[in-house]
Amino acid sequence: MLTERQQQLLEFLKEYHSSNGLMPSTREIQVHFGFASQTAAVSHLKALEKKGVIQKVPGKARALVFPEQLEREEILDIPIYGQIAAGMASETDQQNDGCLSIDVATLGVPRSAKTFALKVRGDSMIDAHIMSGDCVILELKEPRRGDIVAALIDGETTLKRYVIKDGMPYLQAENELYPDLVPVRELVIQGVMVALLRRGEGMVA
Amino acid sequence: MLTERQQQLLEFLKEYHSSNGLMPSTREIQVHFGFASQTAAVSHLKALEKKGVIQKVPGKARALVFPEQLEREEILDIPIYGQIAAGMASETDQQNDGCLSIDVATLGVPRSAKTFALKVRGDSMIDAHIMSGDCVILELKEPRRGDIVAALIDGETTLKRYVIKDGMPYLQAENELYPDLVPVRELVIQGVMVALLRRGEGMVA
DNA sequence: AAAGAAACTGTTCTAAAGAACAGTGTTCAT
DNA sequence: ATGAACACTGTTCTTTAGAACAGTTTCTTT
Repeated sequence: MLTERQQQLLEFLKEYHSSNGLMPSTREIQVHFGFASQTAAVSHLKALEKKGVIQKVPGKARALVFPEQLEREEILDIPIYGQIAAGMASETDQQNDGCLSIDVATLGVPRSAKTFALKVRGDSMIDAHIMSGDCVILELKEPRRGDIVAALIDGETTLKRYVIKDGMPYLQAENELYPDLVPVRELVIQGVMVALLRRGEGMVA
Repeated sequence: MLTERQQQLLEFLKEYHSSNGLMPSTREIQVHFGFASQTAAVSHLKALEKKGVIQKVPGKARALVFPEQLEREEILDIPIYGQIAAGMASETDQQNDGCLSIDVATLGVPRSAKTFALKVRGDSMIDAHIMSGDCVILELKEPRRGDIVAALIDGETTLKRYVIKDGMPYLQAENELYPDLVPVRELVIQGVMVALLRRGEGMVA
C-alpha cells in the first residue's frame, strides 16, 4: 500500500515523535532526507494523509497525528514497586522497578485512579490462579469483601483475599497450605487488585 | 506542589493533547482561559516547566512534552479478535472487540511483532492458571515446544499447549478432564501466547 | 503513446507562534 | 514591611512553519 519512500517517511515520523514527543516540521523532514525543497516533504505528507496513515490539521504547526493515537484511551504509567511479600514495609521504601503503561479502558479504572503494581512471589494465591512472577496491578481504594488486596499485616506486606467474618476483617490465602491471617494489631490495606499481567516467553506451568 | 491555577493549566494541556494529539499554542491557551494577554499563558508554562511537569523545546512550535511520555516505550495497539474456542474459523472473520494498548517493553516483544489478543472462554487451560475471561496476547511466530498457542485444529480454534512427541506435534489441554488433541488433517498455529491480562473488579476465584 | 502517480526542485507569501520587555495588583511568608 | 512568588495586562519583534504555484523527471499502467 505504501511506497518504499512513504514507508521511510512514516518511519521517520514515528521515530521523531517517540523520541521528541512532537512531530517534525516540514523543514525538519526536508533536512533529514536531504531534500533541496521543503515542498518535497509537504507532498509526501499529503500522500500519507490520502492513504490514511496520518492526519493533518490545516494551519497548525507540527499538527500531524497518527489516527491510532487519537482512538487510544489515555495511557496510565503504573510504577512497579518491587516484589510483594519481600519488604516494602514503609511507604517511603518504594524502589521503582520500572514502569508499565496501559490504557485506562483496558484496566477499567477511573482516569484519576492511583495505581501501582507489584510482582508476586510465592504461591499463596495459586488457587486464585495468581502465579509467582505475575504482576498485579492495584488501586488505592477501599476494599470490599472478597477483593484481593495487598495488605500490611503486622509489619509485612502480602497479597491475600480480604474477608469479613463476624464483623472482623482478616486475610485469607488461596492455597490450603497457608493459614488465614488474622491481624493482631494493625491491618493496613495498601491496594485493591484490579488487574493482573503475566508476561514472558515460556509460560510454563 | 502545583497551585490551583497551574493544575487547571496542566489539566487543559492533557485534555487538549489527548483529544487533538498535539499541544495547544500559547494563544490557544490564552483563548481557552480568556486571558487578555498571551504572556499569561507563557508565564504559566514557564512555571510548569520549572516545577518539572512539562518540558519545553525552545523555538519550536507547540513543543511541550510531558516527561513521562518521553520515558515511555512505544505503545502497541493490540486488537482483540473476539473469543477463543468460539468461532474465528477463518482469518477473515476477525471482528474487532476493541483494542488494548500496552508498551512493548512490558510485553517483551519486538517493536515490529505482529500481535493480537483473544478472550479466553472455558477452563481447559485452568492448570496453567489461565481462567475463563482472561485476555491472552499472542504473537504471530513459530511455536516452540511447550509454548501455549492458539491453534486452528480441524476447523476450530483453541488455546492449548504445543507439545511434540515422537516428532509429531499435538495439542494438550491443561486440565485433566480434557483430552489431548492430535490433528487429523491440519494444525495451523495462529499465534503464540506472550502475555496474559486479567482485569475486572471481583477477581473471584 | 498517453495519462497518471510518484518523487522531487525552486520561489514566494503569509499566518502561526514563540520570545522579550515593561508593567500592575495580589497574597503570603519572613 | 518587604521581598518573592503568583497571576496577570499590553505591546512589539522575529522566527518558525504551513501553503500555494509553477515546473522537471522517472516510472508504471492502461
